[in-house]
Amino acid sequence: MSTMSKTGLASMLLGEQSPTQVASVARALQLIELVVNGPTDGLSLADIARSTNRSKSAVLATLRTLVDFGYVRTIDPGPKYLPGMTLIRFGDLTAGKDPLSAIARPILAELSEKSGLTVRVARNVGGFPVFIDRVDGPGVVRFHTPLGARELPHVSSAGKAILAELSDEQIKSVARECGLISRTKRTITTLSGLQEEMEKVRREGFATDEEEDVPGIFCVGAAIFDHHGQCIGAISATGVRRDLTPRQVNKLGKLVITHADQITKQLHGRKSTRGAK
Amino acid sequence: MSTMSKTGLASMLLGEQSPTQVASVARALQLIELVVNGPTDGLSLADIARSTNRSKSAVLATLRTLVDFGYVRTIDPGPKYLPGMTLIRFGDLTAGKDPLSAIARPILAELSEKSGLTVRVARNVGGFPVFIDRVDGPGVVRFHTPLGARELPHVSSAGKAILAELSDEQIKSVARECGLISRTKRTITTLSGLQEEMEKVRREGFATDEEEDVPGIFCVGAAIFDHHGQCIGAISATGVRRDLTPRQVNKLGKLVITHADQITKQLHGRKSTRGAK
DNA sequence: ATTATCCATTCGGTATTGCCGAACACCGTT
DNA sequence: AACGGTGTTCGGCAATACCGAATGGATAAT
Repeated sequence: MSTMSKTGLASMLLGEQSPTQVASVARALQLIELVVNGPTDGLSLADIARSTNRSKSAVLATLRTLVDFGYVRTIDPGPKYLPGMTLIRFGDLTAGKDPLSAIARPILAELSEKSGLTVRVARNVGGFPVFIDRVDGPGVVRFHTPLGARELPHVSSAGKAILAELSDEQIKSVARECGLISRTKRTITTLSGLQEEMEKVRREGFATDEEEDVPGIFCVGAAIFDHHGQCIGAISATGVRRDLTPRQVNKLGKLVITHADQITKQLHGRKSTRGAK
Repeated sequence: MSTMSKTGLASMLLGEQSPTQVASVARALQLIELVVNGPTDGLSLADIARSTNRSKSAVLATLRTLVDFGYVRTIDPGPKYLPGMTLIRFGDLTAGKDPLSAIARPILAELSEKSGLTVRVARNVGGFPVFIDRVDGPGVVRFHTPLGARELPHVSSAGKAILAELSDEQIKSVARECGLISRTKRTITTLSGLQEEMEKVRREGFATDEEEDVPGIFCVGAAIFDHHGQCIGAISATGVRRDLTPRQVNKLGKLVITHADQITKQLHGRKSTRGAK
């Protein structure tokens, strides 16, 4: 242990990694993450070398590679390192290539216009919702609605819409995995509460989030299906909480369902009776 | 030469790379590009190994790393490799973190609503426009408007709006770099023609693209400035070509200028008298 | 059925290369 | 003028990223 090699130690500090990764690539990707999450005015080479416990020369070589490919860009003087245009390009390309968001986009725009709300589409990733596209509503209020991140399933309407299509077994499994973390006073934090809610979602055909994730914010969501009847995602409409009557909620729910069904139809999908694997 | 090592050969085939890059990282990034530009239903390991002239084992190790970080995702059976959610996440984060697009976003939405057109904002990258955000118009017609890519400066209204703020020397340099490639019959392909057009842009305060990039499509753009009076980008509105009277074009131009100026103002910028470095 | 052909995956062994550390040059401050 | 802070270049060693062969599984063709 006393004669442990430097890089051996470095790879240990990197945390456990699955079999046969490429260490230098992993380091490079962590470096991208660092820059993306860095301050708006960028990070210096020394900053990065320090916070990654690597030599400046090694970090510089990696950074140069990333800059050449556009994942990172530099601003002078400094130079300071900022996220590059390739990230925007590939992000846009990835969303555009995904059949789900490609088809959903104009339908989201339509729903946003009709409802005046911010509308998003999520993909079902192992029972968790991952939003892949968004159309902001015209309102003055702006939401912090990141794309591409795995969101909590039990506090978002899109998440609930997806969950409601899973088997009881799968719901339990997802609930265990996310821990039913509490976000507000209205968050559902028990498995029995969640299963009750799922019953309601199945009855109504749409899911709601009434200030269960963020105080003052509500959402309404509905599921999307593929040609096997599998739930592959959901859309949701988000707005600031107003005193909606049950009647109004119902109306909005029906509107969201209509648009979700349009997407399902264009995907040549069909709504399944749930429970089927 | 007869005893040239394998990896030595591989790195030669990779094309010349700038001083002290990290070869394995470069290979990984090329791999991302391959997957992003790949078919909608994904690439197999064998596909990738073949088209990169690498061993399957090496490619597999790299892919595993990329999958772990979410840059690539797999679908079974196959497994086939597709672009991952991290690309969407970091693309969205990068655009959201950039002060230009963060400030521009609501103003773009407003302009889109008022004009009924698709509206975009570009950053000035060495005289070339790189679009970093977009708000689609409500129209049925959808444009192919990729983000994050360096676009041609002489065929887009945003590009012209940026060019018009450069010195004659810089304009000549950019023109040489892009070669004034012809895209349609109306494309400006001569330096003198471009400089004449720049005069017009400066007189009017906005730039136009009347079917110079894509037949049937027109754009109107205006520049954005930082606190040094430097042009850091531009916005543009794009629509299908209608028979606009000069009067209507002028009205749309004024509208675009107004919104560009709003962005400049919120950036604490000031419009420069051009020519200043 | 049985072969044949594709695929993904595992595993050593080797030399490539990615890494470090030291030395340099370059600002700003002190 | 001497410092602490940059970014940068350059050897040299050892870790490691790579290849190729071998395995097992799946599907298609005989």
